[in-house]
Amino acid sequence: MTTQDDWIANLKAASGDLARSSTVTRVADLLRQQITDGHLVPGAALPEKLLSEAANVSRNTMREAFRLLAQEGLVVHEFNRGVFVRSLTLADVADVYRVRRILEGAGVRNAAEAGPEPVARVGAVVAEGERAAAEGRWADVGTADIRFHQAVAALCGSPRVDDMMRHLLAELRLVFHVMGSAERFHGPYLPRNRRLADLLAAGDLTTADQELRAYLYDAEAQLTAAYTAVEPA
Amino acid sequence: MTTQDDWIANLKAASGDLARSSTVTRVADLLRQQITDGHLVPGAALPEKLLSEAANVSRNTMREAFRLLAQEGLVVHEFNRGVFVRSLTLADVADVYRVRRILEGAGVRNAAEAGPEPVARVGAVVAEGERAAAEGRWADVGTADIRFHQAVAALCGSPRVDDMMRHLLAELRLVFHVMGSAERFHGPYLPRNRRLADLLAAGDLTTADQELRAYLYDAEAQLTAAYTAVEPA
DNA sequence: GAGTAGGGATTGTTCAACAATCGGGCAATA
DNA sequence: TATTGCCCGATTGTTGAACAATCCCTACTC
Repeated sequence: MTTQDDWIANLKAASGDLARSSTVTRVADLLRQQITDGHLVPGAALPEKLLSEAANVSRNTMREAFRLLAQEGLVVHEFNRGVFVRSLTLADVADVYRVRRILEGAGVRNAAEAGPEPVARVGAVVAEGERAAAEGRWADVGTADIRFHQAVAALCGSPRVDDMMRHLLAELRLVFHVMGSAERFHGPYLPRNRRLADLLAAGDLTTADQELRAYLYDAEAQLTAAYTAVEPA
Repeated sequence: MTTQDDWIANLKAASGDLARSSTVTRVADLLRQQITDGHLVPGAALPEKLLSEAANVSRNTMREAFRLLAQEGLVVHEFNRGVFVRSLTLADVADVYRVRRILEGAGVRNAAEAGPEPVARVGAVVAEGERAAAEGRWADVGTADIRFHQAVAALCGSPRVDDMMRHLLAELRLVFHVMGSAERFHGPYLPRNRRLADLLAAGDLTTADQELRAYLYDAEAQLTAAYTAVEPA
């Protein structure tokens, strides 16, 4: 019975991907890729006619895709003016880190109630980052760093918090690409990730909470400094 | 020069309201009103043809309005099946309160850094609720209760947190209307709002934090009990 | 009663058209 | 020169119709 249920569960999980067709979704995926990869710089205009013809879809379909991306905060829609790649102000960066301190802090303080598996996941992600660093795969170090913070927030055990973190980190990626070589930015934080994971595994949540706070304040300061150098406004 | 800059600043603030037209926005406002007022029960289907003809707009326009409402979590869009008024599960209710504890708790703990004005706003909203209760305006008591919690979360000083709270409370409104007489639900919490506001004004944030936690757990329990009685699934 | 083939209704997507608006250039004026 | 007013091309906002794809219900078969 368990094996049979597993078949069903697997099918159910796969069916989500199958039914997920929808041209709008696919177009949105394409644009999202272009944006998060940094091929579309913040502030760039996205003319509907040009893009719809390039993607071989109708203008209306492209418009619906725009709505999806606007929902995710990757683009902004200005009435009668068009759609533009989102450009974060310094106030935005400060606010993102403010919310990150709240959500990741809540995750750390909830680590005991969250149980052992989510805590283990945090450690696993750090190990993955260390492995990538040892092998010089700097891009993977960056994604591991992002996944680390997602794993910390996931300690809240809340789907909505997971959603919010995904959005916040997507917004930050907009900033990362403005300053060159995003990889070098994540590297120095690996030891601190390790220390946090160890503190969590040991159950010393008070120290972990303080550590994380300082961590995020430092990261914000560094990012802000690098960002002001490029984006004066 | 300062006065001249003030003129400009005022114009700039007002200009946002002027350009805010857009048929899509207006249609979305209409539907949002119908949903939050409870005229559209959760789970109800929203056929595009019917609604677009009723609102005298094109089907495409109605679709874009749907995307906006889906972004706010008021409706869900199922591929090839249509749009339905969002129906919250018990797990959703639990998660909403989980996040509320995180955000409102962060607000309370941040009250000192937030400064006096946001704290004063919390007290003002409570006073407004008490006035409404004294005059028997129960509907206003409900809205004052909601605004109270928004004011508490606003102590974070974060636009993004404000956004999240607005979304969470909008989701909760979907639940309120399922159980009859939402007014009676908010009334008993007025004294606790008052106590919390006083604790905040006095600067006793530790007690306020504990109080708020217990508060939200109680509210969740009561709402969950009332909700299971109506919505077994 | 369970499974299965219609068939009507709804959604997904496209296309073409027109009104409304924006942005830039150009000329007129002081 | 700087400002104002105006025009024009380009882009967006919105509409209506059309067709394919899909879902859901019903009637039919065994």
